[in-house]
This record gives sequence, C-alpha cells and structure tokens, in this order.
Amino acid sequence: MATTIKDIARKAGVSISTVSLVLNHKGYVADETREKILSIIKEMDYKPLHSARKLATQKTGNMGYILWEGHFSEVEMFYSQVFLGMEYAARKNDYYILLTTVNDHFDPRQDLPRFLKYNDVDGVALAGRVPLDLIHYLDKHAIPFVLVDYEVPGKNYNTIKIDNYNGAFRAVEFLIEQGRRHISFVGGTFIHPSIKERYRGYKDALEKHGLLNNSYLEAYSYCENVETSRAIGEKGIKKLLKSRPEIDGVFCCNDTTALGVLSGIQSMGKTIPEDVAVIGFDDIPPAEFSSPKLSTVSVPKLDIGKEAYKLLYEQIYNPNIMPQTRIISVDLVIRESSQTKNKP
Amino acid sequence: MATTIKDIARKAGVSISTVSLVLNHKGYVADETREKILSIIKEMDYKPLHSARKLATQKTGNMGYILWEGHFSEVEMFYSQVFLGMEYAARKNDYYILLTTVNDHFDPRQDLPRFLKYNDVDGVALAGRVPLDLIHYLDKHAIPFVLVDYEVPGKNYNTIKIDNYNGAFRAVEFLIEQGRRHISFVGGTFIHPSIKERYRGYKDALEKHGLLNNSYLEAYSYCENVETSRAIGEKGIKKLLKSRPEIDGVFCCNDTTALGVLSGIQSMGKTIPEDVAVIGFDDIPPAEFSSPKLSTVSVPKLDIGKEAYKLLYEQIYNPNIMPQTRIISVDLVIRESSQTKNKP
DNA sequence: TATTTTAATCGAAACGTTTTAATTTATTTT
DNA sequence: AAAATAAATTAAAACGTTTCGATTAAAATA
Repeated sequence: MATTIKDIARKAGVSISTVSLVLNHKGYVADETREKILSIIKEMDYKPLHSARKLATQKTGNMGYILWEGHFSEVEMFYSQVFLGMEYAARKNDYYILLTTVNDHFDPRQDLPRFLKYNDVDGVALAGRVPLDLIHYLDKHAIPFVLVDYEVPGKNYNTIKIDNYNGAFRAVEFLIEQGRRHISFVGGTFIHPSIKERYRGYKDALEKHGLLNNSYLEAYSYCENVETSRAIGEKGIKKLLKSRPEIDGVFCCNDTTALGVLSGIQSMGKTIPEDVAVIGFDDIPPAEFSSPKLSTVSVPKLDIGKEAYKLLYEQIYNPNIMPQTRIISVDLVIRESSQTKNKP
Repeated sequence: MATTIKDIARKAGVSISTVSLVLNHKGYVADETREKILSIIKEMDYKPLHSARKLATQKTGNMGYILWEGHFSEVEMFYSQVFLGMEYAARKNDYYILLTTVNDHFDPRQDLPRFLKYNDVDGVALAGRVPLDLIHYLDKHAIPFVLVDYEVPGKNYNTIKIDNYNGAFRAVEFLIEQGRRHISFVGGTFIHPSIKERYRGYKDALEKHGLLNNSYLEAYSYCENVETSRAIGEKGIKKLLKSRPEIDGVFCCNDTTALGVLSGIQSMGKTIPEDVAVIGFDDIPPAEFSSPKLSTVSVPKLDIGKEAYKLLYEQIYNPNIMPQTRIISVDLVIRESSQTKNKP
C-alpha cells in the first residue's frame, strides 16, 4: 500500500518517533537527521494518513460552514465567496471546510448538521442569519464558533463584521457631494443587523448634510419585511418614484436589491445616472455586468472568509481566549450608475 | 471524554467486537443482545469516532466535488445546487462532500486539490467543464470519479448527463406550436458539450417543422466564444434584432443568457411575450423572479447531485464495474415569457 | 448418541499516527 | 575528572475502531 511513517523510519535508520518529530516541528532533532528524513519523505512521496493523525491528536481537522439554505441556493452568491475565502485560508493548516445548509424550521434535536452530531468538526463558521437555536446549541456545548456578518443583540460572540455603517455613510455622502438632494433608501427586512446598520449610515449621512427633516425617512424609504431580492428593489423604487418623482438618488441595502432598482427606474422611463443615481452594497459579480454598471460599496468577501478562518482557528487552539469582534472595512467603487448629476 | 465503544461494551456486558458487529450490521448476534446494545447506545448517546473508524476501514468517508472557480463564484448557481443535491444524498451513508475549485491554469503537480494530494477522498465528482489534465490524473491514479454535465469526446467515463437535446427540441417545438416563425438562438461558447447539444436540438426542431433554410442559422443565431453571461445575452439579441426585426422567438442556451436577452429585448422597446417569446434552459432561481417570469427548460439540479452521489458510491465500492452514463430528463416549464402569440 | 453445522460471542491484532517518559549521547560547568 | 545540564533519540502506550480467527454453545444431521 501507500508508504507509511514506518517505511520512512526504516529507510532513514531512525525510529518513527524521530520522523514524527520532524513532521510536526517539535522537540530536538539534529539538523543532519532532519535533512535526511526530509529528503527521504520527498523521495518516497510520503503523506501522513490524516485519519491516523486525527485519531492520535483528537482533532478532526475539519471546520463546518453553515448557512441558511436560501442564501446558498437562491439569489445570494455573497456567502459562497466567503466560503471560498475560508477554503483558501484553510489550505495553510490542512483544514477542510465542510459546507452545509440549515433551513428556517430548525430543531436542534432533529436538524443538527451531521458534522455536529458526530463531532466531526473542531469548530464552525456561521454565515449570515442562522437560527438562534443553533447558536445556543454551539454555545451550550462549548463548540468554538464564529459569526460571519451577523450578530446576536446583547451577546458577545466571536464575530466578523462588515463595516456597514461607514460604507453606507460614505456612499450616501458621495451622492450628496455629486449634487443629489432627494436620496431614497430601498431595502428588505431589518432582521438582518447588517441592513439595519446600513440604514443607520444612510440616515446619519443625510442628517450631517442637513437633508433630514421630519417626514423625510417616511417619504423616501421603502423597506419590506422579507428577504431582499430583485423583485423587492423593482417594486420599491416604482412605488417611491410614483409618489416622489423628484427622487434623484437611491442607496440600496444591497446589490441584489439595487439590480431590481435599476430595472424599476428604467421601466418608468427615467435614465440612470442622469435622472437618478444608484448605489448598492456588497459588490456581487453581476454588479459589474448590469447596465449601467452598478456603483456599489465593495465588500472583500474572500478576506472575510480568511478572517473567519483565522479567528476560528485561534479559538480552537486557545479555547479560553475572550470572544472577539473583527471589523472588515469596505470600499466605495464608482462605476456608471452614480455619475455626477451636474458637471460644474 | 466522550463515550466510546468500550463504555458501551462494558455496560452491556459484552465484548467490543459484539458492539461493533451490531453497529455495522454484520455477522451473527442474538436479537436480545442487539436490542440491549442498541438501547444502551441510545441511552449513552454514543457516536462512533469517525477518525478511528476510518483508520480501521481504510476509507476516508469523504468525496470531493470539484468545479471551475468561475462556475462557483461568478454567475452560475447551477452547480451549487448540484452540490447541495450530493450533500443531501451523502447524508444517508455518512459521507462528507469536500468542495473545492480549480482554475484554468491547472497543473497536476501544483494545483491538485489537497484532498487528492493527501488521499483524503474515496472518489470525486467533477462538475461542469474542468481541466482535462485533472481528469487524466484521476484516470491514471485509478481514483473513482464521475463527470457531471460534461463529457470527454471519445472517452467512456462515468457520467451524469442532462437530456439537453430533447429539452431544447421540445422548447423550440413549443415556440413553433405557439405560432412563432422566426426563432433565434443566443448562446455562448460551444466548448461545453451541453450547449452544443442544445443548439442541435434547436436546429432539429426547426428542421422538423420546415423552418430551416440555407441561411437561417447564420442569420438567426448569435454565439460568442466566451462563457455565457447576461451581458452576452443582451448584446446578442440586440444585434440580432437590429438586422432581423421579424424575430418573434428566442431560444437561449441557458437562463443566465436568457435574462440578458430579456433586458435586451425590452431596451429595444419590444414587449415580451407579445412581440418576442423567450425560453431559457436550466431553471435557475432568478428565472422565477424576472419580469416577465422566464419560461425555461427545468433541470432537476438536486436530482443530478443525488445521482452523481449514487453513481460515485457504486464506483467506490465496486471498482471493477463498467463506466456508466445516466441521463437526467428535463421538463419544459411555461411561465410568462412565452405566452401564445395569436390566440385563435 | 456421536458428529457435524450453525449461531453467538470474544480475544487479539491491525490500522498509522502522536506523545510521554525514559534512555543515551554530547556538552558544559564545577 | 566528576557532576550537572542539554541535546538527540527511542520504546512503548495511547487514540477508538474493525475484522480475522478462535472458541463456545446450541441446533441439526447422521
């Protein structure tokens, strides 16, 4: 069969312990023997058998990545990218990321992902909004976990956050700088904290520039209490434009919505960006291919995945460390949908 | 620590061998003892440690799922759904599916997914178009694999195919039955066999109904030699409509393209389906939310994943079985984009 | 009844690592 | 030169299963 650590030891004329030591960069071993062993390993193309290693170390070498079914299979590609980022980062330590989904009706006794049921992961990353019961389960069973782009009010868990507030603030401020004066907000449910934060950034930017009066938000924002989608965006902006034709800028809670907003505006005979400027959030791939190309707040999805991995890894190997929150900063990227209104 | 097989054996007053036998449904064990052991297992919530089991059985309990980076992270959600289907099916046998991507510049010596490098999978599924060198590597190393929605000309590998030809044929025939007479095709690169087959179905349907003359295909099809995208669809149909304003139906190589076609037609001031009927292929989620809602050939993505899993599983446990091809049939689903042209 | 077959159970080896503690060898300190 | 310390190596135990072959008990056959 495949070559084992024994074969290496025999050929190198040492014990398997020594080979193991060089493999794991531990203990003392003479430079000379190390070199010899290393070269034999390469020569025989030896690869430690992971299941044996795992049995001995009592680690699984796996991390879980859980997300809501809808986010994976439906409209969002955001979290797939985050997954990829984790997967890339995990290569360094030979971790595998096991991806699975949970759905809305989650009962820990029944619907627990099997890598949790069978203790096949050392920790898990939770992407986006996931059932609270799942979080509680992990907490209770002391399984290391990190929340990605989500948070639980009043609880202090390990979290990777996007700088939603500043991203939104900056985007809206940009619209104002470009001469827009009637800027509306289109979004979905506020269950997701990210969206709430983006709304707050929107509001504060308006306020800073003295655009916010009593009835402003009521008149200029459209939020429906469902998951975001193109359809919501299209429907929302149409309704807004009908009652407020003076709208000349839209900040959307995310790109998916923004793409719908684009269609909505166009279907009402207005042009983008001349009549209405639009900025989204996330920078998902289709944003580059829309017409006009969508300006947006770009979120570094791969980096998020990478940070999630790193944080989770630290938690696994230092279980007593305090929970941390890391904030990933974002960039405003200007494409076509938000050009200057009035060139000076 | 966690309860082990020893704990179960001790409590049941039997040897660990016996416990193992009932766990694996092997050998003879008296009904009475089986019941007893089973109930103790449940009572103590015993879960066999996978790494130990894997070490003993010399199986990894993992399958790989490899797809081209672009397909995962960019516009396509098709293969994500297939993955989900595999993941669902894998639950039955406690297999884990390890997802990873490869990119265009693939060198087996460098870019081999690490689950292959470290022999951490019992077999792999290849989704869509993947580098030929990868396939050759698997073939050479006798690693069980199945191709999903792809094939290599002249080679007889395990394959899950979509019934592209008949799906396309049926879609186009439907357009004809509805009174359409100038039906064009919009697509991307023919590198992918599926697209080639869909084109063939398109052509044959036209021919069957006597619509195909010498210059037809040239005049009415638009194919660009790049990956399919919305942009291609939009660009393609605009160009076609300019030279052939009589076009009253479009069959698209897939939904992504079709969504672009929808925008393209609308941006030229025509209405769907009154002026032009559109049918796509794949039935990706956004097809349900476009306006008008996209008629399409629905491909059961979860089923594909499930079949891929089953075929791969069979290959792993019967390595000497002949390579098989399984064809997944498709359904024409009529939504709004293809209504009857002339009601009688 | 003695023998063979079948059913039920078990002891022990095997799977390929890591790790602890012991041992040997080399180096430094007194 | 002896004693103490540090460096290098190793034997053996441990990780938790499966499985092979042996053993015993019960049932079927002669």
